[in-house]
Amino acid sequence: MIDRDAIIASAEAVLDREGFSATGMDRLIKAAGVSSRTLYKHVGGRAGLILAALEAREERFFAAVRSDGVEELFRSLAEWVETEGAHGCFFLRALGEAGASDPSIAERVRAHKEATAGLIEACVAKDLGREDALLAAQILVLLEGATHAAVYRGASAVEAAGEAAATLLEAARGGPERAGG
Amino acid sequence: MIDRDAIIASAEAVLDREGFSATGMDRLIKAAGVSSRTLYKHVGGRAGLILAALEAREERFFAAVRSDGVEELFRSLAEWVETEGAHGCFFLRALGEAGASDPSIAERVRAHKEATAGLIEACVAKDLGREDALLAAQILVLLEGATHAAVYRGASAVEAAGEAAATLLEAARGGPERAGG
DNA sequence: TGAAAAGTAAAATGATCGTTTTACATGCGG
DNA sequence: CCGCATGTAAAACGATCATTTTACTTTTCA
Repeated sequence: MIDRDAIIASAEAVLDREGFSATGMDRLIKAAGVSSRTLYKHVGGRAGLILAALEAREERFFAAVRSDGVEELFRSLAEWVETEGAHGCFFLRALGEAGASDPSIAERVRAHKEATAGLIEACVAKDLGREDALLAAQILVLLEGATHAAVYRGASAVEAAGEAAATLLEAARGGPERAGG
Repeated sequence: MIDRDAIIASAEAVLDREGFSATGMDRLIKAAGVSSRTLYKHVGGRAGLILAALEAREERFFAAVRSDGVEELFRSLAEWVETEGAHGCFFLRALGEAGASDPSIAERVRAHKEATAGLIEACVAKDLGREDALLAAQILVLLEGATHAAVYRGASAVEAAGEAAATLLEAARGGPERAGG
């Protein structure tokens, strides 16, 4: 009995490394190590495989990053980048390369970005002892920037993002004196 | 006499709006409003057209953003996003969708990211009265993050990035007391 | 004015790609 | 041990796509 999850996991890896539109079915079939007949029987087709790969990535990513603080979040992201490499946000790439023709992909991406925003809000709340939507929005930009700057600057971009986040956090702690009272 | 620049400008717009791999030659030909024969005579082929579109974007982008300060930079970026929309970095998308098979595209992208880093260093130096490579690296992450978060959060992501940059700048001004100094 | 240059429309070409089908092998439960 | 689930290998199919070519018209300018 062939493992559907293994097919999907290999697709997730290849799509991330080589891109969505650049990767044909024959490449995904070869990577899965099964016949085309079997792969189509298990995932339906290209659209189903991509959607399943997005779901697999969602699970794997949220299992890998920590949500118990902003510093911890960026440290775990740096580790992710070092082991997985950086090719830009898997979900935004899916949206741009395959999401135009497939609304269910667009919906997956939207859900991922919403979940990510929630993760960051939780980290900020943990560190600050209160919610801070504006700071969370800024740190979301840092996370998104780290993900994409890491494509050409590697893990050091994630480190820079983590340091920036620490500075913003410090300012938010000591700094209602800066604006508005 | 048909304007080569007009062909390229229309390609830049369509590729940005609809993506590289999702956009076929017939779409680019229709957008240019010329015959396929004429377009091929002017730009050589798909690879030449994409490369020319990248060059056009480089020129247009650096003409649109200000380099006389970090706040000015993010304000002009917000205006860009409001008039042009946000689809992620045009260059990183080109790299992911067309750069694997074309080294000259990869080189263009590298040059763009280098120029962007220089732009940010200049803004930081102007505001700070001195160079600060670490701060510039953090603001680069903010710029990259603004570009990509704007895909799903619009111009407000750029505003958040600008505010974060201002906080980092303030900390860098008042803050050698924070570490090491 | 007349010929070369430059343009259009549309068919043809050849390659690639997602998907299906054909023909056959294997292993497992009743 | 029969029969069906499940698998492989590979050909076939139809669609799409980049590019070229054919046939013809318009523009330009010496």
